[in-house]
Amino acid sequence: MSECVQIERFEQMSSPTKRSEQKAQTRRDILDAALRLSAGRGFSSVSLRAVAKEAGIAPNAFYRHFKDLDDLGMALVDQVGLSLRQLVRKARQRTIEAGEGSVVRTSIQTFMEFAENEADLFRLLLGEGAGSTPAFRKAIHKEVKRFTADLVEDLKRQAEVTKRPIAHPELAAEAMVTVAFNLGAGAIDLPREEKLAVLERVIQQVRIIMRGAEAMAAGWEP
Amino acid sequence: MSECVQIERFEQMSSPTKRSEQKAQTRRDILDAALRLSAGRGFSSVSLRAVAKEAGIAPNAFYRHFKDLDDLGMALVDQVGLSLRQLVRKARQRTIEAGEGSVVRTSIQTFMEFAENEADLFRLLLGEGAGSTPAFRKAIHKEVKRFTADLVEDLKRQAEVTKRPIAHPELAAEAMVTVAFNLGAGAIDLPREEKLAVLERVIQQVRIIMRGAEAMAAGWEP
DNA sequence: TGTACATCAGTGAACGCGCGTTCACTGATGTAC
DNA sequence: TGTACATCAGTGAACGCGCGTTCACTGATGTAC
Repeated sequence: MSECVQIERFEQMSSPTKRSEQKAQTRRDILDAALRLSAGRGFSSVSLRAVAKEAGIAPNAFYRHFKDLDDLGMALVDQVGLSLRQLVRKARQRTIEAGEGSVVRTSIQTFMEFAENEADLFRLLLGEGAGSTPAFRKAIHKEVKRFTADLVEDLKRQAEVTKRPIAHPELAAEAMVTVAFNLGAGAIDLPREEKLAVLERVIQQVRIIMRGAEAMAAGWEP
Repeated sequence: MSECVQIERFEQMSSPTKRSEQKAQTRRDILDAALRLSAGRGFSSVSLRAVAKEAGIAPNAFYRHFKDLDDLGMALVDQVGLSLRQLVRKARQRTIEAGEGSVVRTSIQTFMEFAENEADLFRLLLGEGAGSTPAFRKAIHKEVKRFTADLVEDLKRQAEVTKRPIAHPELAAEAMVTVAFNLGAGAIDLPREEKLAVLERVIQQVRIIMRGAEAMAAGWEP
């Protein structure tokens, strides 16, 4: 991702020099600074000058480490994604090997813990609300909630009509809306055929959720 | 949402004047302009001056209609959310009344159609990738996909171990990750107890998905 | 209806500010002999 | 080991630019008499 490859190559050949160590440290300083600043209003609203100031270097020294802000963003996402995946993977493995406890619960718990403890990292990985005001984000959230409330009513009505009761209609609805919104979002920029493929996938996923809620209401277990 | 309430009050009392009509038109011009500009790099990267230019007014005339950019954002989300909900609500009602076809399919289909035809509106409502570069968004997407791939492997392994086969492990995994990421994101800024409540909800939702995939594999139907 | 005054949506110029990026530079570190 | 030269991470000053916001204003529209 970064442009500066020469040093790394050199490091492979001989032991790292004092200079290259110093450079690597500054690079880490920049990444940390960017992460800290992203916590506020998202990575996309972070400026090169602000990062440089936070990292304790002159603005133009930034270019010794990254091509531009986008390049820095890539490196940051790489780093964060790796940490999260390693963390959850380990936790799942531990549960499986121990042979006790729910893998699902452990995974989500670890995931949520990561989200809690490393909120900056997590928010960055989501890219959610990047650059938007809290108030603006809240407004969006409210709309989605309204949308979900509508779906809940529909689910309940449908259950009565078809005599197929469903468990946790609110939770099921929320899951359906979340899946639809997010995968739908990713489909926006795809060509027509791929968009149809996404549509089919989302339908199938919502059916899975529906079936699960019905199975629970019926007391079915595998 | 808007600050300018006097005119609306006046309109209630007597017929709208030429002036208030003109003002309402300019307001609509501003909203349209903001929407058009949001299509590019998200609403949060839109500037007041750019909106004014696009709307064909002087920058400072903006203040006759909105307090600031946030105020404009609120009005925009209001408008967009309303359209989407009305659209899907109608489509669902039509299906229910007709008594034929899947409500789920119709809802999602309508939803996806909206996302396709009104991509600008939809993107704005999501707030997704607001202000971030396409490349940056793509990088984030890639990380999420990797994360999902890990989960798929775990699901398959678990199915073998427990002798509980699951249908569509890829789809189920994607749905689970989507739910976890998004509701987890919303939980970040909540106080501790509420965060725990969200954790329980997400666990329950993932269990619904799990049960649904298992029920499908077992050929169970309500 | 006609006139005199009030309202107020929109204007044009100006402000100070932080931005990304450039340039020639410095001086510690590293390399070759 | 000691010296002479090369490298290059980081500096400080400067640039032009678009930003949000302010101010005093204009002139069409609306209101009161």
